[in-house]
Amino acid sequence: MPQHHTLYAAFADRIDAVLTALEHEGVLPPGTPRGNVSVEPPRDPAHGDLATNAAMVLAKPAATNPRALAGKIVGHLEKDPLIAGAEIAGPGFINLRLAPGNWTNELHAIAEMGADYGKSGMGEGRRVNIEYVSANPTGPMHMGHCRGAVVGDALASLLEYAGHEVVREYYVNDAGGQVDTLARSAHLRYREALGEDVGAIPEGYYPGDYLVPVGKAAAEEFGDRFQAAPEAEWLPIFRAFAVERMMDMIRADLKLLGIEHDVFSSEAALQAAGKPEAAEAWLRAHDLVYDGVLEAPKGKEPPEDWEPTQLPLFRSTRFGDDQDRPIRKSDGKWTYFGADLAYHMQKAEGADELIDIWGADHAGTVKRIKAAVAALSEGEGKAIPFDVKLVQMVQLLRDGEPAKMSKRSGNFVTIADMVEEVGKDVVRFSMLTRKPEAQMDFDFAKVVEESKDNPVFYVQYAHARISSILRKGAEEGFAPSADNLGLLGEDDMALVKRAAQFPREVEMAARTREPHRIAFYLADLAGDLHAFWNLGNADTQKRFIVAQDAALTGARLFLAARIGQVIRNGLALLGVEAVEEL
RNA sequence: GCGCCCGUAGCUCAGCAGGAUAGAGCACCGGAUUCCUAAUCCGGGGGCCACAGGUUCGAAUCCUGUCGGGCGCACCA
Repeated sequence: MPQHHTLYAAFADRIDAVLTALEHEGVLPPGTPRGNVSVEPPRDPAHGDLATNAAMVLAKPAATNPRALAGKIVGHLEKDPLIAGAEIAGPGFINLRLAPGNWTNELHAIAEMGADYGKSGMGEGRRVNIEYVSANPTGPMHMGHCRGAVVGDALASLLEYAGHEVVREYYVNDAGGQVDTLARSAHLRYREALGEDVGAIPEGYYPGDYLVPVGKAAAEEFGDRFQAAPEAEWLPIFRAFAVERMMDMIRADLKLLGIEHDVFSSEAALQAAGKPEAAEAWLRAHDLVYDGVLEAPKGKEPPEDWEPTQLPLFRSTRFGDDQDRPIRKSDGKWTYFGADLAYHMQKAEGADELIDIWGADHAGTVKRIKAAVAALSEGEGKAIPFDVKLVQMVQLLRDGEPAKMSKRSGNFVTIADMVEEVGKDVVRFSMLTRKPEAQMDFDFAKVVEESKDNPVFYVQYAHARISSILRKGAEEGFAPSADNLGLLGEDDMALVKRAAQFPREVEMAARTREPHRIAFYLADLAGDLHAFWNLGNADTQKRFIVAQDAALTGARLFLAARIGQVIRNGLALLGVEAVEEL
């Protein structure tokens, strides 16, 4: 795996070395903690290429004032040939200007590394299991699933890019009561396919048309064998049959969004393998499961059929939950939580770290599952970092009116509809241009109507322009060349400087697990490209192709190609196409 | 009542492991194209970063509380 010591990390090291030297000189006490020292590009480019707060943070331990300490640090930094200037500003910031060679080197690095530019080793090969989507296999993917799907997928790509070994996993909830409903609904459609008049779909069944083809397929597969048979005879068969069809449909829907999971784990299979029993036995042995009576729900009217029942309860209160949680129902079957607990244990066996992406409507169950993972993994002597990321609800609107999204109603906007109308790239980018923990409105009509203003086109346009200029250059006999990068000026360098931040953005996004940062970064980079492009309107010397200056043109095309590379790398992380033309 | 998330320009949202004068897009106003793709760019107006305290050299960012909005509070999934 390519290891690129990023420009910013390299200078952080150089500053660190200066601090060590100052310790040797007695300016700083030996072993002064440097955790708060930051080295980052300043917000205002007028402040140079890099700024550090080292003098401000370390003034106290050095028993001096920040500006005096800054002077000592600057004294060392000025001797560094890679640093063109170091000055003290404001309360004690040290602003650095980097020698131009740093930037041309970065262009070379992009050229050499290509699609790997921006990759990081920060993950150190740690195995991360990320579970996302996990929609119930009872119908097509609808917009309620979309955000978690896109965010989870982009996060998986991002962590992979940052050096983790990633498994993309989907938990198939094929064991609960809703799957029986699915099976009955499919059986109804099956009878319909055999020519029976079943009338309107009764209450308690899934009414959606998507089950019609399932009924037909069942008719072809089974003939009339189960048409009049008792339910007990066909239910398990129709359950498996329908779930398989639903999963095919869901996989196809996900593929429209460019999403493919590595592993599909079946809840039914998990139960058949006795995993929940094993987990229960272990927890009971450690006094983490006991038989107790569940308290009535607080703060609102208890259900009418509420009565105290003794159930096996997991001691999640020991890990910060509000009450202990049942792992089995009174009929002895597993609760969702009971099975999920075993499922997480299974996932933890093959991973160093777990991430779940859930919809915010499941926020109430986060504590118990975190408690379970903590109990199980700590108990086995290996604490597994476990993160549940909640993506907030998307309020789907149609012309300002809330649109129904319930599978039961059969009236929902599917992902397939959405992708067909606005395209995968718009859907993905829209979901990735806001932080996931904030609610968002998604007006179907508006997105279609305003799609030209969608930032995805802004970024794609920048890439298309670059492709265009490279084509045009080739037509006129110019090729990208690294021979005369010294001819590039300040405006060119502004572009390089932004591009050089890509590896840093990847690391930040990976560390905070926020893929949306990449989307915003790309918009900034595209903006720089467009701005630079327009300089050529007023000043022909600032165009990419300067016909009478082959050396400059070669350098500019080299620059263009590298910016295009960075845009491609970023878009690839988001799962968005980098188009050649718009 | 309790828990989680959110509150930044008229609107949609960035920025938050504390850092310099708080940003972008849309909308509004004014400009730029005989020329590499104007799906672009440049300029302008527009803000008590919900409110009140606290922590410190420094707070939109961290802590506490209040208010407002969303989600959740079955043995459902």
